[in-house]
Amino acid sequence: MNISILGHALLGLLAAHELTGYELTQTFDISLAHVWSASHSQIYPELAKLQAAGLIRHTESGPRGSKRYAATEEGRAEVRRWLEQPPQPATIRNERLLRVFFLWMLGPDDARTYLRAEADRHREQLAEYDAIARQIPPNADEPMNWSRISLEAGIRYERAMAEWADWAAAALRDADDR
Amino acid sequence: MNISILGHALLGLLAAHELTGYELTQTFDISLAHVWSASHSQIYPELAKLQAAGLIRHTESGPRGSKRYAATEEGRAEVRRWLEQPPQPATIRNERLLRVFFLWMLGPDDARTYLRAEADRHREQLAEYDAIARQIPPNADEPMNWSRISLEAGIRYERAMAEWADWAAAALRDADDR
DNA sequence: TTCTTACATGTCAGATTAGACATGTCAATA
DNA sequence: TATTGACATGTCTAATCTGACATGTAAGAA
Repeated sequence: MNISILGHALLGLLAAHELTGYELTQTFDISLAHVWSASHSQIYPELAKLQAAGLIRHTESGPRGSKRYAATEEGRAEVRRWLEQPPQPATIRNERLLRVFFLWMLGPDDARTYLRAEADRHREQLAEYDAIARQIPPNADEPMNWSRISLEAGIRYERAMAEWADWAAAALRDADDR
Repeated sequence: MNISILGHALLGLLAAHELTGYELTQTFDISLAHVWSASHSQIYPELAKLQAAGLIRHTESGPRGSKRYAATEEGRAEVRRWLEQPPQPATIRNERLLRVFFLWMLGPDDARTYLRAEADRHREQLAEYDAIARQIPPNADEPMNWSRISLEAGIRYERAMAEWADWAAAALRDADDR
């Protein structure tokens, strides 16, 4: 019985609060959207697997057939085990950056347009993250503080990428002038 | 017939140079490793699909049964079409950052250890990118210049993430002191 | 009362992907 | 001459993942 990354994510969320499958789905759509994506069609079967493995347990049933789950002690131990072992080399898939390798196939004007659009997209995301950061109270609970720390990574990422895209567009203009 | 991102990547590479499946595999392992990953078991069937669609053509056969391919004019047009349309929202999967959401489950010392290891990993990657950047000649050809621009994104990303991890470890120490 | 919308859980088919399995060639070294 | 390692292309199975399909509930508005 080996647990996927999604399984560990569910376990980690259920270690902080008791949640339903629906609430977990929302968490992936909102808080975790910029680090891991999962749809309800993956989440429900994974919850069944985790329950069968004794890592989570069904605590209460609510309206509309909703089922609330909590991590068991074994489930928490599994998360800690995951956090303590070094991360495996991950497969990287960044379409937006991949495209940049092939921008030489467009004319300089179209390439610059692409880079400027990239800069804008990164700045928009940065603005969204900033807005979320401002909503987090200073004396939040432990899990919330760690979301703030993760969010800071997103903020710095978007800022760095917006600056990179600006730099690249400028570098292209300079090369074009010469 | 719709072309996957991998298909577009192969098309883009074959628009710059004629390459064999083996050479394409190496390109994904080395130059493209930090933006898109693909193994030979994906690449060979995808080449067959692209050839069937008339987007690449087989140019010459070499030793050991190697087959060299080039992008056709339709193939190049397909890459441009891809570059000109806005990127679809991508599914993000960042295990290393996902883990940070759950570091509250470790003690402060272990959490700090994780963040320091992250900072080290990012600095190691940064050093590798810097070494590659130093090897790129100043007057390289167009595709090479665009690899340099993409590489710069990697450099800035690793630098930003290393600084973030340092910041997070320090923030944790301060919180711990109080 | 009817309608709409959000809530809530599930399954299924098809595509993508990773990793193993399979086979054979060529060059250099021992 | 035998062996090793890099070169080179392919297939197959199992796991993961996306998007569609399916079904029903509860609350609030019209």
